[in-house]
Amino acid sequence: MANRMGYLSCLDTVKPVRDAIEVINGKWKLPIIISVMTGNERFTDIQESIPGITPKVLAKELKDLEQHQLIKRVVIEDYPVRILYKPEPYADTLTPIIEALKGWGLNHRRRIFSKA
Amino acid sequence: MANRMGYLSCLDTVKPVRDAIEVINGKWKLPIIISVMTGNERFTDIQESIPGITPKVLAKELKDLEQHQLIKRVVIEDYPVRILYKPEPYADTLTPIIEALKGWGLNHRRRIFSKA
DNA sequence: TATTCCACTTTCCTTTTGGAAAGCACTTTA
DNA sequence: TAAAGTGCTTTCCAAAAGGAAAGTGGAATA
Repeated sequence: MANRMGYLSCLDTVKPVRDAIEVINGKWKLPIIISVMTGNERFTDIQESIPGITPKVLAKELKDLEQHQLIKRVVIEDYPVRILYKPEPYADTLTPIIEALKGWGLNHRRRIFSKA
Repeated sequence: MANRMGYLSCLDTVKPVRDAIEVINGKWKLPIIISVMTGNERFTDIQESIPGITPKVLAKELKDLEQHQLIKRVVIEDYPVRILYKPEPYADTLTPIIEALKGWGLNHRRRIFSKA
């Protein structure tokens, strides 16, 4: 028997959107990328620029982002050793997503307050 | 003593982005919105249009999306009763986000395959 | 010498998310 | 009459995400 297949296929959009979500999932990845792209380079600075993030979460997310080649961890052999996080060029490709989310978030907040 | 405040503030961007993420968080919300906006109206059709989603998760996410006024649940008093999910106009405002994610996801997949 | 800074790690715990499977009340279809 | 469809809910459970707090080892600072 053939499939029912009564539904409309939306896989052309759903699949790539899911691929993107897999990379930038969670509460923290985009905030971290934004912070690093803004110019924060050191662990403590990144941490302090993002309210509420704990060092454990930050360390884990930084590793994830490095694996996806969105940031790189640079070790400066000095006394003492310094560690810097820099955005990779690939991180720039996320700018349209970040801008779209920022615009939507600003509008959403206005919408919520105008109701209340 | 004054704060260290050595970091660069990125809150102007981080805060609205976080507001947006809070609404569309998780693996499923955007796929469901895409499916409903494509024209899938019935529970089973939405479920079948999104590979891997279970009825439990779909039911819960539909409720969340209804609360955020992104979709509405319409009860048609027929014999038998039919239930339809329709996009609210507010869902349209997510289109730029969806398009940005779709474009990035397509490019990301090409990038991954060209390396391998 | 004591404190602070830096970049984390470790432990413990709670919450959230997700998945598999079954069930249910009803209706339609074969 | 039996099977299948509809729109879910329920139960059980595993994995992932997230948070609080403390610790660590070296180096710089007061």
